[in-house]
Parts: sequence; structure tokens; C-alpha cells
Amino acid sequence: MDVGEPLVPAATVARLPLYLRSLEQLGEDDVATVSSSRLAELAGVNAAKLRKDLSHLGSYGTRGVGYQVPNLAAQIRYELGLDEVSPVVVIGLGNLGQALANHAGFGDRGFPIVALVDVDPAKVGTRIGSMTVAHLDDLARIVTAHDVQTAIIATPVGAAQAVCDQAIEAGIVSVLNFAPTVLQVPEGVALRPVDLALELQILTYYRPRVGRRDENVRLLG
Amino acid sequence: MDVGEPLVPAATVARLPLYLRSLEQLGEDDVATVSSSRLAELAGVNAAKLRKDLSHLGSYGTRGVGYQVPNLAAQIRYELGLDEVSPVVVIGLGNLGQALANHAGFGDRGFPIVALVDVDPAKVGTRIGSMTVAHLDDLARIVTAHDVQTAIIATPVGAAQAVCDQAIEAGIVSVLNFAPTVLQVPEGVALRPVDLALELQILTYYRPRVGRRDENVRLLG
DNA sequence: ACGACTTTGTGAGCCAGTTCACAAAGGTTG
DNA sequence: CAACCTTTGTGAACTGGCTCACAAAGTCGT
Repeated sequence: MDVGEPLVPAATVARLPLYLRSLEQLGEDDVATVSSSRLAELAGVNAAKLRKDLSHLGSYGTRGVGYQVPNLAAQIRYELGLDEVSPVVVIGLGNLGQALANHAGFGDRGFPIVALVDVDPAKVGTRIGSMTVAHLDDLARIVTAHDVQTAIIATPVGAAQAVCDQAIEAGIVSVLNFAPTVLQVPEGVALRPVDLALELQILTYYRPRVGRRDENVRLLG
Repeated sequence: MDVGEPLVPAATVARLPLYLRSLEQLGEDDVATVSSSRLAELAGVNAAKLRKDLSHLGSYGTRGVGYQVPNLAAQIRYELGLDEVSPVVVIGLGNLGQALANHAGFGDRGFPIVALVDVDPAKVGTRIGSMTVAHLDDLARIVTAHDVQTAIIATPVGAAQAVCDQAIEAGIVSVLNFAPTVLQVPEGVALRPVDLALELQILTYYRPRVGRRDENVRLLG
């Protein structure tokens, strides 16, 4: 477990930010150390799973005591690549895009939004929050100027693939897609889809309903 | 595979809305029938997996032809419980909450937002889109009046658990949580967390980086 | 009516991820 | 300093989900 570089399983990677979130909350309360069982409780996962997850990043807790809160947080940040700030561009400024542009949660957690882009002439040039909307054609210039690697796509479905292609062409290597459609990206580009209505649809299945087996009604990852 | 009621695996349930989305797109183009391989391609999954998923809902395709598009869509809708419209209330009208309130994607897909709720006196009484913001204290009344079962929580972290408890008290049985914190809900209430910054953090791990193993750079569910 | 072709539905094997349970490691106390 | 207590790190068993591959079922052209 430390040959070359240990490979972290996808399921673990998806949970590391969750642990980090809890650790940051603990840090704000000046808690110096935390046990796996307590941290697992905060993160809403099983303690054994948490320990196994942490073992993948070669983390050192102290037996009998637990983990150093700031220490472990730093290790997770390093592993995820969060040790430096990642500027983000938002593409598509409909309702959702505008909200995401204003959403403080991104900047607070290391993803400042540094540019906004759209194609609609009615939107280009207007100000949203403290930024001016640029035209999609300027994307390549913006990406280079701000060294942006991450794009949030919030365009209509019809435009999403073309916009995505253009963003990758401009140098984007990491895409968070809010358009409810499947995007194709070349090898070497990271993509994550987020479909808000789809989440509600999943919830609906688990919502208790009459005349249906409802044993499996519970919370889910 | 049809004794009593077949139980659908969680992984399958999470994909059904994805299939439905593709089917609805096909339907708009008046495509009558689709093969598993084509549908799988559209949904971005493996064809065998798609067929196994559909087999869980006892769906009948025709060998040599494929699936009837409207038919299969209806079956998935039924299985998920989407055969009737589910009104939703948004709680917490900061930046994100306001955007979600205006987001057309919910109403379009069967989840009309029928009420907005906040505690801030500066917000209560103001209009957002076509709705007036009500006070959190009115939640129980609203839930009963509109027969709302689903709440979207978009409050700050500090308020989220209390608000969630209150919503459940008021009769909510299905919660989509945008506050970046773990919520506890009683048995019988369905909960799904959505943490937008967390998605970016996961992306960051898979984004190609120098001086790091980067073999596993690809798209992920 | 029959043969060629397409595509489904699924058994079997496989792989990843989860849980269990415990030995080893460190701290702490008398 | 030794016995005790807590908590980690992990091997081993297990579970669920994924993929493969193919027989069965159906269509379509002739």
C-alpha cells in the first residue's frame, strides 16, 4: 500500500469530499482530533468503510486516539487536488446558469467563478453579480487568460454538445453538465452529469406509495 | 420474475429516469420503436445492463424489433410513480433557492413548484416568478392545501436540519437536500442529497494533473 | 411456409465494493 | 513500567452489480 502511487477506487473518491466537508466543520469548532466512528457518523457512512477509504490514501491516524482534523483534511485536499484554487467558467445563463453564477458555495469551496459565457445577444454584455457576460466566441481567450480548466454547462439540451466540444477545444478538461442530456467527451476529459429533475424522479420511486411494496423506503447515498 | 411484485435494485432505479429521458426525446421525433443497443447508446450505458434493468420491471420488448417507445416510457413512468404530477415546495430562497424556484426543468418533468417558503422577513411576501414567498410557519397549511409530498431544501447549512424536521412534521415524505450537510430523516421518508461543490471536487480528482497517475481519467456516472 | 436475420431475456462467471471482526498499535493511568 | 483501554488498519467473507455470451423468440423477405 504505497508502491509508486496507490490507486484510489472510484467509490472512495466520491466519498472523500464528504469527509472533507465534515472535517472542515469540525475544524471551525476547533476540534483537534476525531475518531473514525465519529467522523463516519457526521458523514453518514459506516465507520469501517471510512477507515478503509482513508487507508487508500495511506493516511495515518493514531490508534487509541483517531485522526488529526487539520492533518487529515489537508491529506484529502491533496489527494483530490484541492490544494490549489480552480477557477470555473459558467456557460449558458438561463435561470439555472444565473443562479449557479451567483452561488456562493462554489467560491467558498475553492471554485471561484471567473467568467460567464452565453450566445444570446440580449445577455452578452449584461452584468450578473460582479461579472459581465461574454460571448461564447471569446471562450478560448478567457480560458487561456484565467487558466480555467473547469466549465459548468447550463445551456439548453440542444446546444449542450456543441458548447461542450467548443469548451474542450478551448482547453477545458473538466466539465460539470447540468443540461439533461448525455454528453460525449474525448479521453482525458473528466465529465460529471447533474440532472436535477432526475433526482426528483428517483426520489419518487422511494417515496412511500399506497398499493406498492414500500419496504425499501429509506435514505440513499 | 413476477411473484407478488418484483423488487427493483437501487442501481437500476437510479438509471430508469435516464432511459425515460432518452425515450421522451425519441418520442418527440416520432420514433416508434428502439433497440436496446440504440437506447443504451443514447443513455450512455452498456446494452446488456439496460436489458437487465428493463427485465426487472417485467417489460416486454419484441425480439428482432426492440421496444415500443411510448409503451416503454409509460412502463418506466409507472414503475417510478411518475404517472401523476407531484407538486413541490422550495424551502430557503437564497441564490440557489431562487434559481430552483424559477427553473423550468422541474415543472416540465412533472414536478411543478407550487410554493416558496423562507424565514427571512425581508423575503416573505416578495414575489419570485409567479409566486409569493410564504413564511416557514405556514408550511403545514401549504403542504395540506396543495397535497405536497416533496420538498427541496436550499437553506444555509445551519438551518437545514431544523427545517427538514419541520417539513416532515408538516407531512413531507420526500426531500431533495441542496444544503451541504448530512440530514437525518426518520424511517419512511426518502432523502437525496445534492452537493454542487462536492461534484466539482470529485471532478478535480479525475482532471488530468501533472505528476500524478492519471490513467483513470474518464467520464463517470 | 420457411430460412435468414435481428434482438431480446437471462444464466453464469466475474469484479468491485461493503461489512465483519480482530490483531496490532498507541495512549493513559496507577 | 506494566496492565488496560481505545481505536486503527486490514485480511477474509460476503453482497450486489456488471459483463459476457448465447439460446429462444420474433420479424421479414421470398
